[in-house]
Order: sequence, then C-alpha cells, then structure tokens
Amino acid sequence: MIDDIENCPCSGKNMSNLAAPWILLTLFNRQGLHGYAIKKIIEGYIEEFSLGLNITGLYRHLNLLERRGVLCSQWDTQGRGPARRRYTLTEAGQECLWRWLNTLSTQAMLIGKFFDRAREVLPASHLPTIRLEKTPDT
Amino acid sequence: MIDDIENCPCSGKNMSNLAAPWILLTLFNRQGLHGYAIKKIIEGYIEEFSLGLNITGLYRHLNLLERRGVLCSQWDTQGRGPARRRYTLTEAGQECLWRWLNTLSTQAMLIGKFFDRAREVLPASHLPTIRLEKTPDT
DNA sequence: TCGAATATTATACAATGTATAGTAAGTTAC
DNA sequence: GTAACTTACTATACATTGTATAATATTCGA
Repeated sequence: MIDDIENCPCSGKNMSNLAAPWILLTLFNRQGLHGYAIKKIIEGYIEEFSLGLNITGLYRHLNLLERRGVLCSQWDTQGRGPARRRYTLTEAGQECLWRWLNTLSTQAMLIGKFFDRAREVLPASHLPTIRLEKTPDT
Repeated sequence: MIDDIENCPCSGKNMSNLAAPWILLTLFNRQGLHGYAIKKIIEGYIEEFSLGLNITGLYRHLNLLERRGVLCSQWDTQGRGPARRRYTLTEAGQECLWRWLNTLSTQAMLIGKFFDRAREVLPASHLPTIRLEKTPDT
C-alpha cells in the first residue's frame, strides 16, 4: 500500500521497462562488459532523468536474459578486484534488440495516443509541455 | 521462463503501464462508469495497437486505486443486468492524473533518449521508422 | 587500518500484465 | 424454452519488473 505521493506509481520514479533494452544495446556496442560496468554506462546516458538503475534489478535482468539465451557469460578471475562475470550478446540477443526497437517505438506511439486523448479532455493548464519529438539542445 | 519469441518481453504485447492513467483519464471525462464500461472505452482508443486491455488487471487496478483514495465506488443494483460498481475520481485522483501526465511525458523522453543512443550505435537498416511526434493520418 | 569503491549475490515485497476459471443476470436466436 | 451470448464482477496463480536491504569479498586511498 501507498502512504504518500512519492511512492505512488504516478510519480514515475522507475525505468519504465527500459532496463532490458538498454542492457542489450550497451552489449551490442561493446561485448564482454560485466554488470557493474553496464550499470555505469547506462546511468551515464540517463543521468539527466535522475533515475538510478537499481543494481539488484540489473543483475537479475542479466541472469534472466542469459537463461533465455539472449546473453551468455563467463567468469573473469584475471585482473584485479573482485571476479567479474563478462557478458556477450548472442545472435538471439541481437534479434531481441531489433524487436525491442519496434516495441519501444510502439510504446512511444501509445503514449502519444494517450496525450491525444488528454488534449481533448483536459484543460490545457494541466497538460505538460509535451516534447515527444527529439528535444533540441537547450 | 520463455520458450518462444512471442512471449519474450521484447515483443511488447502489453499495456506498458498505461492502464492506470487511462482509467483516471476516462473517469475524469465521465464519472460513475463501471469497470466493464471503462474497458470498452479505453479499448476504443487503443484498438489500432491490437493490445487488449486485460479485464482482470483492470478490475485489480480499480481496487488498488480505490484503496489509495484515488477512486471511490458504490454498488449500483438498479437498472438491468448484473450489479455494477460505479467509480468516481476523487480530488486525490485528479492530482494523481496530473502527475501521470508529467510521468508519461518523461517516459516518452526516456524512450527518445534510448533511440538517440540507438542511432549512434546501430545500423540504420535495423532502426524502425520512429515517429515519436504526433502521427499524421495516413 | 578504516573506509570507499568495485563486483556479485540473496531475500523480500509491491506493481503490473496475463491466463484461467467461476458466479450471476439479462438478451437473443433457434 | 433452452442454449448461447453478452454483460459484470471475482478469485487464483504465475511471470516480469522495480526497489530496498543486506551480505560477501577484493582492491585502493587517506
């Protein structure tokens, strides 16, 4: 249950199901990364949204994606520091990434559809400045 | 576990967390609707995406939203057919809807950010024709 | 040496999507 | 008139995902 506004889903303090595609895209660009490094890289791209990428969720995604054959991994006990599990994208993983691109495009259109209806129904004063197109640098 | 591509999350056969804001928007526009009617109305707006709005999930949302004080309901045993539970949006529910608008705007920008990075990394042949702006009628 | 950063794992809970099934009342077609 | 369909809601169960907390272990800097 929810006691306060902060914890209500409407406050949107989450990745909105973008963790998995970000992982695939990051590994497509650079194979052999490990979980902790993937976290740092992804956070670099979304830091402006102040949405930390929860580390537990990230490792669980890596596990699940490997069980699905989308990723494969091997321990790296060379080098300094704690052992790392290095991940690579399989061919199935690339296919998965192509499908995510279409899925996210559809999700963006679904959000657009919601705002189309919101503009019909709600007073303009409550509608945020919606910038669904690529935002120019401010 | 996932056996086939159809059931992989990358295939995007879901509402992507839009059920709750659609319920609030629908009730803002017309108070006193019941679950089954809300389902029909929302599906009318998203039918082109062939994403059915799962009825079980919808009723659970209504329950949860009422427990949060976002909606309130009363049984209607008048009229014909089975008893209906009619819902109205509370003041807290309106606030919740305003916050959803901002949250969904941010989610759209997050997807845009993902595509910005995808365009840097992926061959153009795999990028869908992304139309994050309002789609003109075809 | 103490703490911070690196790197992974385990447990637990809530929110959400979905599948299946059941109850019950009204309507329509044969 | 009864069988099938539509309307309307409920219950149970499971997977995915986000998040919080905690534990383990290594390395590095002050």
